[in-house]
Amino acid sequence: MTKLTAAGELLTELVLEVFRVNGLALEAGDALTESLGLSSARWQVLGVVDHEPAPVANVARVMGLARQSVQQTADALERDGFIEYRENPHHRRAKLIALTPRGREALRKVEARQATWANQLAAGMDAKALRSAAEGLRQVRQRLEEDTASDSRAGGAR
Amino acid sequence: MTKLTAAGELLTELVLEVFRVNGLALEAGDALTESLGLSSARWQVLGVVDHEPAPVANVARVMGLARQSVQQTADALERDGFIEYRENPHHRRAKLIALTPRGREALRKVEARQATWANQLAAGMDAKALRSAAEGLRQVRQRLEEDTASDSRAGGAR
DNA sequence: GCCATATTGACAGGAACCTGTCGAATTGGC
DNA sequence: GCCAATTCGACAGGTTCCTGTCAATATGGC
Repeated sequence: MTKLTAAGELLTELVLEVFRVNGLALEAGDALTESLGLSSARWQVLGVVDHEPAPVANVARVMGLARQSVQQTADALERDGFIEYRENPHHRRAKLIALTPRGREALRKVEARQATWANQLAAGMDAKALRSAAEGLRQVRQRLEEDTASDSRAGGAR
Repeated sequence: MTKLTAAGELLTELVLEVFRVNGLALEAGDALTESLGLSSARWQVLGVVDHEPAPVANVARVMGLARQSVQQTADALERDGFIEYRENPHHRRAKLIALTPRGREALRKVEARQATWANQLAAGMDAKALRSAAEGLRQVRQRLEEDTASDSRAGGAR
């Protein structure tokens, strides 16, 4: 029977903590966006195309999601008038996601709310703890990214 | 326009990092469990009832999920023979989720794989960084839990 | 013991992610 | 310039989460 080493135990605990914080943060994001007709997922898409319009596939790569997941979210955003699809000079088929005035306004409001929320929450916290937590997570993420990359090269964990 | 303070900026970055690691960890969990007919969600349910059988609603509270999410997962686990519903001496309606021999065997195999995975991944990492990351996340989680608790008392962010 | 209240599983339906497959458009080797 | 390989959006279908509603069951005040 394979047993966890001390370091393995630490990593396992860290991942469980990540799951809990992820759930709570998503919940907070949905609460922040709900009354504007958005959600955490929609907000993220708007944020990516704020700087400049981009096709669905590009947004998906930036977000680390499947192309089709972003496609669905973007189609919903278009139906609700937050974005529009523009002609792409470099690609006839891959239209660009661009914010409408309504989308831009909603994004600005969400960002203001998020700033208030983050400032309040962070006010009572130790800056050093926040910094080192982010640093540790970056380390974990790099290892995970190498890991999944080598998996896909080798054909998975079967 | 509300702007992010330095601490707010740190918290925001940390949360974004949590999202990325969460996605990668879920992916790794699914890869670990897939060939056994499980998934990250199913694994978690089996893990909770391993120590002792419990009704769906209890499992949901422990996992921080909605009752009905666990209900669906548990029903699927029963269909596939990993768990069975047992009579509950304390409650006629709330039957107990209990591992079948097949479920117990699958859980043991997943845990062995997870140990190998975590040990390998943690081997190259700084133990102090892992510890302080977990500690920082615990701090964030506590603040988030207070926050959502006060939200529900006050009636949300509308 | 009785009855309002809370909790439970069943059922219905929606959101956000996934995968696989398809034809159209683009790109790169030659 | 041609043609194979890649990338793109459309479409179909599945999983895991959510919410809301209902009837059955417990629970607690009195």
